Amino acid sequence: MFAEKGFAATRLEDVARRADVSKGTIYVYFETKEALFRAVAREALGKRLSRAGDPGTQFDGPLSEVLPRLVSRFVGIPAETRAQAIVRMVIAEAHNFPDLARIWHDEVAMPLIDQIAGVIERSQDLDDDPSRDPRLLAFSVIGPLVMALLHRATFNAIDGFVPDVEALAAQHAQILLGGLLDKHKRKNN
Amino acid sequence: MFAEKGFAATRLEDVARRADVSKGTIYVYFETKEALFRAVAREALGKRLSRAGDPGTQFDGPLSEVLPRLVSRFVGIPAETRAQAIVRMVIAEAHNFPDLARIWHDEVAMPLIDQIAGVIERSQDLDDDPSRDPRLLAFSVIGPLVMALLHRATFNAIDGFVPDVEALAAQHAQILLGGLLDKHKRKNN
Amino acid sequence: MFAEKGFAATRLEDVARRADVSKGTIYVYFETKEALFRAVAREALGKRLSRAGDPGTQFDGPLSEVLPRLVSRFVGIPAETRAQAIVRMVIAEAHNFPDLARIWHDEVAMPLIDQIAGVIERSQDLDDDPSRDPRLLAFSVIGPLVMALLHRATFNAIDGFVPDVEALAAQHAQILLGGLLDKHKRKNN
Amino acid sequence: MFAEKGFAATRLEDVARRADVSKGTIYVYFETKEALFRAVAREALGKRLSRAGDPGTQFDGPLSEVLPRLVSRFVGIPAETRAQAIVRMVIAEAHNFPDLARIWHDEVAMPLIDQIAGVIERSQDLDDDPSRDPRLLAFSVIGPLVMALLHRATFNAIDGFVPDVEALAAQHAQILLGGLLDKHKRKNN
DNA sequence: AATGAATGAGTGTTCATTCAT
DNA sequence: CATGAATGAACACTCATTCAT
Repeated sequence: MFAEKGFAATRLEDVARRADVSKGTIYVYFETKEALFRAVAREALGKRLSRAGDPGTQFDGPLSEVLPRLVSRFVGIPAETRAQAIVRMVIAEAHNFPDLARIWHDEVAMPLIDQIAGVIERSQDLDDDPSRDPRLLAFSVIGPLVMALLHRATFNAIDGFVPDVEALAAQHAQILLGGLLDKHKRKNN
Repeated sequence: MFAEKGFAATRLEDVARRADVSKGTIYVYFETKEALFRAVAREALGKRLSRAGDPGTQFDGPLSEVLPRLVSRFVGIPAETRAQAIVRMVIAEAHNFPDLARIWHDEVAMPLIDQIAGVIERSQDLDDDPSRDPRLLAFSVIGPLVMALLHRATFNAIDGFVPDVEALAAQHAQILLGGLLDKHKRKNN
Repeated sequence: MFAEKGFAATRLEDVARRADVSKGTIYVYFETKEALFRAVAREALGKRLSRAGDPGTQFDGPLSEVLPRLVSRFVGIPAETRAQAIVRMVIAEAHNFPDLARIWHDEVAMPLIDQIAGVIERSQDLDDDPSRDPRLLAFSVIGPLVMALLHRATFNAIDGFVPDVEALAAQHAQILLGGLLDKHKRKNN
Repeated sequence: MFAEKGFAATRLEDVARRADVSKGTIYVYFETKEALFRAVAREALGKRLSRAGDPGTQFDGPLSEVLPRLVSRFVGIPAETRAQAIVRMVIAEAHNFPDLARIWHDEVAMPLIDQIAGVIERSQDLDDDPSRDPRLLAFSVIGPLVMALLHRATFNAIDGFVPDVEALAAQHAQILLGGLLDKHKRKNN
């Protein structure tokens, strides 16, 4: 509910009703509404951690194999509305809860970015252009999918354009491969 | 303030203080807090409209010239914190204010996406791969920049990684160009 | 704890913790918080009864011997913080618990006052001034000591003046003796 | 109401009703219930200050004239229930509000005690017994009247013995005079 | 038009009380 | 008998909203 309506707009009474307990029961387990929110946010986040912090090794290999696998990780996610909502919640409440922003930054966003940057860097068949910032490369890789995810989350309730994330992943991976291997191939030519 | 703290967490008393008027004065001009929010959101959004709805013609030309120009439009934006905050606000409140989502979708998001899709489609030197969805191409083009924008907006308050949007724009445009012109070039080879 | 913090400010959870039982256990023995309070107050009060209701006979004798003994009964009391706190509790809660006020009045306050009044009345060497109310005499006798007791109880927690009750008792008894035997002595002169 | 029912047992809704304002109005003027209580306690106390802190000069003169005047100051007080209730409140809440105890100690209790001690000390016709603590003398002087005041306040609600404070003041002053001037007179004899 | 004092419905929080185990 | 998890009525406190001036 926090993810759906935001922290302030979520009433504990509704939370209690949805949890099928009384309002008082919440306070048996959480000191304040904020404490509950932090716990929820942390837990929701924790479930993401496992995926975001995946050992990069399983992604090592030629870029042409690794890249599609990287982007396709986002394909399954939009199916579960939960993840969309959590990302939205973090974006919405980051300013009001800087410590949560910190955790999300340190334990979700940056690990994900660095993992992708690492995978690409380790990829052997890539021409090493030292001018390229590997972290910005990560933005190039997952940015479109993140944007699509947020597009869905934002316009969920209304009738509008719904990007086909699977198609996007395939198409984007292909373009990226072309771009990243571009010079390399031309060199070989 | 709505953009910074969200609708619910923004108190009219604070708004009044910042506007150097009394709380009562707000009600001289706006029926309710929600009416004020809608007005603010619409106006903030309206300022974006002009740019987003730009006639695509000025972007026509060879992709190698047009693409860098498209992505570089995002370079100036993060400088003004306002735009970041507005995007964040829309994402945060879209669920609670579907009509705003509607407006943002119809008058900002889709025009921007379609404009970019159009520019690319009209680009002569692109090999026409009919399997490619032009709208998804737009995601590929601006997704990384949108993601960088949101990264900044979200982790604004904390000390963390700050993507260099200008470098990202340049680098991403180059990669995209490579990818999009890939087959074409090889054909020419 | 009731004596320290008052009825309303005392939480049963704290009582339970201090008694090393669970909150629920209290309700095995007492119907309500009020019932517990009454029981506690009655018992604390009961322990005082024995002394307050002492047969006055043991105090009979010449006033010069009896008076110091009467006031010195208060000397030992302030040592035990409990008694101070109980008096404070009665004063604090008398309004909210009239029945406790009743009991305290009938079984503690008045017996004590009447005992002292009786002792003084029976004292042979006192000139019988019929205009003197014996009960008011009791106030004259123990008032200063009661005040000292309450002074201690009230300003217990802060760093302030602490009356030396023993010195007060001795000094006050001496003054009273002078005053009560005044005419008598002058007569004898 | 705080004086009558204590801090915790006083509901702001009742306070509001008695003040003929809404609950919210209280919060226009006071941050919290505690702030309201402190303000009330301070003000109630402030009204006493003028009397307690009276310049002692007006009481200077022969003890036989000054003493009756000192004790008779308490005669008027019990008539107004307010003062009784305030003293009761202080005794009841001193533990929960140490800072109020501090103020009451510094600005009411001790000034009163020291004033009386000073008056007696300055009194010329008193034999100077250096062994006597002047502050304890103050207890001897006003203790009975304080006790009578509290007796009334405590057993206000029930039907019991009501000390005649006026008679007590007269009688106690007379006894004290006898006791304090005792040796002196005998010397002169 | 602008104010700011007053409002009261709404919400977070407390805590005496219950009861299945 | 003892527990502690659960309760919900009660209460402190907030804040959008009103309105006389």
